[in-house]
Amino acid sequence: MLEPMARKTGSHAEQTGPRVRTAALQLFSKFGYAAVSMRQIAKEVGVQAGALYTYTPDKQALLFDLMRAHMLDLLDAYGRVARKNASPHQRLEDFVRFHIHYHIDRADEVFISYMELRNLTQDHFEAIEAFRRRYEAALEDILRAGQESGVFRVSDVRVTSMAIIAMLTGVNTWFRDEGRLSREALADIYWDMVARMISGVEVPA
Amino acid sequence: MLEPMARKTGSHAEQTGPRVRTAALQLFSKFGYAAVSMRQIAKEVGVQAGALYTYTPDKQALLFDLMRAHMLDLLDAYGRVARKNASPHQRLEDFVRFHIHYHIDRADEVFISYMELRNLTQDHFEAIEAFRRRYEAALEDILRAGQESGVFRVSDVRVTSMAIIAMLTGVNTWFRDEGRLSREALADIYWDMVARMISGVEVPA
DNA sequence: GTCTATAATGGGATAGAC
DNA sequence: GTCTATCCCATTATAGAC
Repeated sequence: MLEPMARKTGSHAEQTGPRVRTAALQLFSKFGYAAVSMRQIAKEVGVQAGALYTYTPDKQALLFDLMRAHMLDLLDAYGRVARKNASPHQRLEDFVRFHIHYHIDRADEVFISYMELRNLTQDHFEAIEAFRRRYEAALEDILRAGQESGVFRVSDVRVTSMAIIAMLTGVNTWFRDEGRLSREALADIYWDMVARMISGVEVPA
Repeated sequence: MLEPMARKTGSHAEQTGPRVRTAALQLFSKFGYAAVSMRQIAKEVGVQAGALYTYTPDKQALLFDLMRAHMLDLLDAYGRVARKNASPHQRLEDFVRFHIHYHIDRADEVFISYMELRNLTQDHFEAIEAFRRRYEAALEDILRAGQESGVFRVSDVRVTSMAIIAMLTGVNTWFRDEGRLSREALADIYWDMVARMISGVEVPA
């Protein structure tokens, strides 16, 4: 160690890269991509604005990387949870519980991935949308399997899958860990609602 | 009419005010509040940027007015549809169909009212949130009435109302009039799902 | 009511020293 | 890898002429 230890400047490559991403994630989520300046991100990280360009070619790439990483993580995490050979009922319950827990823990990433789509360039937008469709398709597969085996009664697989994802993701707008409900109680309630929604039991008019 | 008719400048007070609001609405919805400049709005209206300040004290007030007008319209429109003395089942069906139709027709307003909350000042934010809570409370009242009279079986009124609103509003992200489903077919599907979700019928595990 | 011009500030991104 | 300094351009909002 020939360099002074208390220096304010110097090389911190392995630390600074992730810190830039974390700062951008939090700031974009809180104020919106367009409202956040590179100078703000730099200040949060503790470097000068020019130094950010060591880690990203530009602001747009920073946004895309965050959204892409989120979608890849989501697909990967679900892939490790999904049990393709289980019953449709079990697979759906797994999906519901996975979605709620995964999304609650990643409020910033989820928020950005829904809110900042319009700030992506065309190519980037299409890439993110493709990832999202893969996730939606996973749910549609489960609904179709249940429908075909007669355990679910779903009037429209596509609409039902969009309804389920919207209602589950909506949890992020109001749920707080300090609130009245535990995560487990929350997931139980949502699973009960989803199970009824797709049940084969006839409902009296 | 003493003034020339083809003039580029002059007074158009009654026309320009609404045009400013319409342009702001569309641009904020498409690109986001922070990403839209007063110059862009002015260009869309066909005036110079300075002229906008005849109609709004600043950009923030323009956003707030749009969101406030949307919430007031929503509460007013629902108030005219709601039948307080009908059965909970009927009132819920009315709510579901009203929400879907009303929101599909106002995609820009709905988008802004959900996306731009963070760009409001504290006072403005609280005002909008109060309107939103009134709308949510209307749905909660219906669910509570059905629960108490035994026709609904709802495990948590608050969670169920948030789930229903999220799933209904989610329609706006994907529904297109040129698509596979008519609005009526869409509303039928959603009402079917909601009716099952809150039904008193036991679902087999 | 709208224009032109401008004040005051801040934006993204780059160059070159260290 | 980070800094300082800077380019160039856009921003919101206002002043004063018409």
